[in-house]
Amino acid sequence: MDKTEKCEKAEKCCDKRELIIQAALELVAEQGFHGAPMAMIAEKAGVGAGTIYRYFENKDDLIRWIYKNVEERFVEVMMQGYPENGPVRERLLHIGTALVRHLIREPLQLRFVEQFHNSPYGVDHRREKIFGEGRKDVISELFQEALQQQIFKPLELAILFSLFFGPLIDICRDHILGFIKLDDALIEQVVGACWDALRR
Amino acid sequence: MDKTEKCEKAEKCCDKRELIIQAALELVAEQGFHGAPMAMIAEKAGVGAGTIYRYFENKDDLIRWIYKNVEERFVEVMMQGYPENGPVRERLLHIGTALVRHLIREPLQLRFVEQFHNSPYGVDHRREKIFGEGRKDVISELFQEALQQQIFKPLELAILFSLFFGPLIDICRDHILGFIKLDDALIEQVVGACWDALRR
DNA sequence: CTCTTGCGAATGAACGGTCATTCCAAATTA
DNA sequence: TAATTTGGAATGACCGTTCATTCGCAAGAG
Repeated sequence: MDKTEKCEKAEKCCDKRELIIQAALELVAEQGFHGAPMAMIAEKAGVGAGTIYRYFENKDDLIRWIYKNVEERFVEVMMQGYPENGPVRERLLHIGTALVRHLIREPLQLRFVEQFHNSPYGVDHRREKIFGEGRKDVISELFQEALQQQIFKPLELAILFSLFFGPLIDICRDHILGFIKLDDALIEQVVGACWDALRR
Repeated sequence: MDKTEKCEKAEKCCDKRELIIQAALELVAEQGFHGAPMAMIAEKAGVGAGTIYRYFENKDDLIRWIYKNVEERFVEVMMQGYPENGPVRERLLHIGTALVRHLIREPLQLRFVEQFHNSPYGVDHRREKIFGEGRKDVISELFQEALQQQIFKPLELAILFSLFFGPLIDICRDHILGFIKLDDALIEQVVGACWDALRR
């Protein structure tokens, strides 16, 4: 009895936070920020409305925390099995297909970040991402390398990103909404098309 | 006096409507739907809050009406100087550059449709656009033609649209937000890159 | 072991503010 | 004057956040 109770308590403690996060993620993804009032998040998570404020300072804090985590997941996924020493093309195609596969496997995550990007948060976030102390992540470095090797058209990073990631995210949304039906072959075709847009 | 008054009345009548539309367009574009309450729209338009409801059934009606008009403007602009009998590539490049040039000239219109697309309205609208009785507009026909002539990669229309228009809209947003600086030469480069994505 | 006590976690009704929409008195027009 | 349009206060619904209260459990007392 003792141990069981302790376990339950420990779990409950962590669980509450997770339950809130999951509920908020789902509601925002499915209904947008308007359709995700704190009361509804609390109900869906099975906790009291006030309880959320024991774990998060306010709604913004909750939302930003979820976004940060989801974005980290994206990077993790793109880096899984990343052919570090392969040619640029292989590395980029890996990133593209890994991202698309992840996004259609986790539709809620995609819908959430889309909601986030198209909100007051979004602009600030993008601004910091573009101007914030010269990009040190693996993906930016890959693009820089391709530019130096004159593999890519000589365009700014922001434009190259739009050419590559823009359509990929669009087709994931269309897939999730049931407008198109992606399979592995089709994903490779589209990622290849995005590569063609970048290639000199 | 009679004529003047009549003119004034006629103008006033149309003017009020136009003022409301312009105010709503600006507020939604700049602040999103959250930042555009009816009271603020009324104030910006210089009319009473209730007056709006003499011209529009409700907020949805107002928003949809604006969207429809803005979208029509887009099509108009893309069709201006459209090289009806030119090769597919020339026609598509015309559409792309005309669209981009218009969007960065009318930032409010772009921001408005982006807000619209990322809202409950957006999904319904896109669904109807994709499934709604096989596309009869000039642009869809152009894409169909390119498919038949095996100029394009054999992909669904929705995907081809994403490959071409997705990045163009992205770069317009980045330009408007001051993240990049588009000029005519750069626009042509990017439109060309989007063409490369489509080309077999 | 039983009972009491103390305390942090959890709760949800209540608050202040904002929103879309309504409604009617006042203004304008005919 | 009669009819129509206008303005903006009033309305009611809803939201994020708060806070007085309750709850559950572990430690201490007997």
